[in-house]
Amino acid sequence: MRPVRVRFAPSPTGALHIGGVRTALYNYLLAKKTNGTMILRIEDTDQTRFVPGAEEYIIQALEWVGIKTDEGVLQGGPHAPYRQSERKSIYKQYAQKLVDDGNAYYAFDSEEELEAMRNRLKATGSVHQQYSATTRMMMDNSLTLPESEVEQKLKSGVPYVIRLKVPDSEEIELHDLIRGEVKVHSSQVDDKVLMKSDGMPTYHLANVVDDYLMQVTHVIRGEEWLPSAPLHVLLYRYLGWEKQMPRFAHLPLLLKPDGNGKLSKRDADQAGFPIFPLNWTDPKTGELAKGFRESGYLPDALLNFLAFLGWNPGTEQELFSLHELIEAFTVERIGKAGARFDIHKAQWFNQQYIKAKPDEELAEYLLASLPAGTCSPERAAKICGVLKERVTFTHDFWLQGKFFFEAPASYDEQVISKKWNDDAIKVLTAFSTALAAIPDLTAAVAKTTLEKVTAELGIGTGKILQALRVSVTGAGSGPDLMLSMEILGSSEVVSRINRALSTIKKV
RNA sequence: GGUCCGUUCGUCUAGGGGUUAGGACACCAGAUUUUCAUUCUGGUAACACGGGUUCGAUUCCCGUACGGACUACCA
Repeated sequence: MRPVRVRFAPSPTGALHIGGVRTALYNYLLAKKTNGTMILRIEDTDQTRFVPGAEEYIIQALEWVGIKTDEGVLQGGPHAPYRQSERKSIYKQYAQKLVDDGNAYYAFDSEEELEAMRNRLKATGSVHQQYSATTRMMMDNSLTLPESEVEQKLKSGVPYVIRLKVPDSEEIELHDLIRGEVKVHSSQVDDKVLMKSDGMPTYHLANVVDDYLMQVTHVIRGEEWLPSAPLHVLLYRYLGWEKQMPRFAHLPLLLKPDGNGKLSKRDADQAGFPIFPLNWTDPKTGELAKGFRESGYLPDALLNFLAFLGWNPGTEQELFSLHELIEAFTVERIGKAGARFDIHKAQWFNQQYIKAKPDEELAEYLLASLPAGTCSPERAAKICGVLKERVTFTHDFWLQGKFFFEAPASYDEQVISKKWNDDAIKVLTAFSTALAAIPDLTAAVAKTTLEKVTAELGIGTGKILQALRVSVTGAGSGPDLMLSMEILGSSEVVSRINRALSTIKKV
């Protein structure tokens, strides 16, 4: 058995889509599980679609979620370069070999001629309008033109492409790790362009050549590649690499949350959830797309969620650390059907992960929302501790814990209209006075003090608790009030109560 | 249109010739929390349809429907 080598090979045409992250994750899991190698290769053969910053984005995104590559564009390796645009000459020689062996040919047809051919075929009611075994003899190529003319065109710099000569009647079979045997008749495969007129290879050629040269053992990629997989098989065969052909695993697609179709940025925007791991500003439009990170998701929660979209361990465990994921992962347990993207589940995972994280780590998220130096890490950790059971996103620590830093600017009107009465005012006044004598306030002391006050006044504690909360936090609900007061400190609580007492009108 | 791939609760899925078809999310209800959230308990809810094969099919086979991907000198 060859050592496992997998690759994640995105195109730098924009931000890395969440589906791409999942593909990278499955590759990574297999690599780690087998002590294999994960390669990051950049497929930038389409110069017209190149987007500046996209490669950097992909690298940062992978880093954020915690998918580490072993070899590739970042750290180099024995098969460098890992950017396909820098491997141009390599592809050229293999394309040449295919031509020399009679498995590929030069084609000189212009765009207009191709268009005309398609229209012609459409008009005659032909099912396929492809450049294929049935049409190639009607076109301008090295199969139809006399050798001298071909040579002359080549020499004089007439633009050309190299096309694969697909056999006209042959059953092409391939074994997919997820789907089993897949058979496609060669008549359904067209004479795909291998080398473009700009001298760059197309995906098909570059992909096969690189996977072979980089000794890739498993090609784990999206299902959208399944239809062209037979073409790739042909390429391996013609290049004489059939024995080294990697195993294929075509992943089910990530689908829109409602309705059908591939998950797209539009759907995410519409439903109001992120689709990119990190914030992404489109350099063309300047439009900002919010990332999972910036939306308050934890990377390990996102990965756990993603892992379960199309894969499951067969047990009832759902919470998996990355390490556990590696242990449990097998390609065999990847499902066949597309998975709808349900952001609710992602939120649930996030909540679980936040709850499980130590307060000190959580504190960093809170601190990030605060001006530097406003709050000690210890205090932030304490605040996160009282908040973490009730938080879904990392920014909720700030949203829900704001009152720890700012005295209420307004008071919940509903609570006031219902609970701000004479009894409440009596208790709060007495409680404030009592607290003033207790500089080191703890939750327990706050509780006994309050109980003492209410007992003396003969008023039920429960009746005024809401009023107390509103005077201290401004809100009608929130984390444990006694603990909150402990964190706030005695003098702050006293001043807030007094301020409420003087500001809020009696009902 | 053609080719290929797919189809178990609303969603992610387990299961697999004989099961009360299991779990999770979401949803609903109750309990806890003198708040809300959390938590706990319970509940609603699924084998797309039609033919075979079989003593028996949700499970195997075929077809239909539906969905998806692909059908570029994009990946």
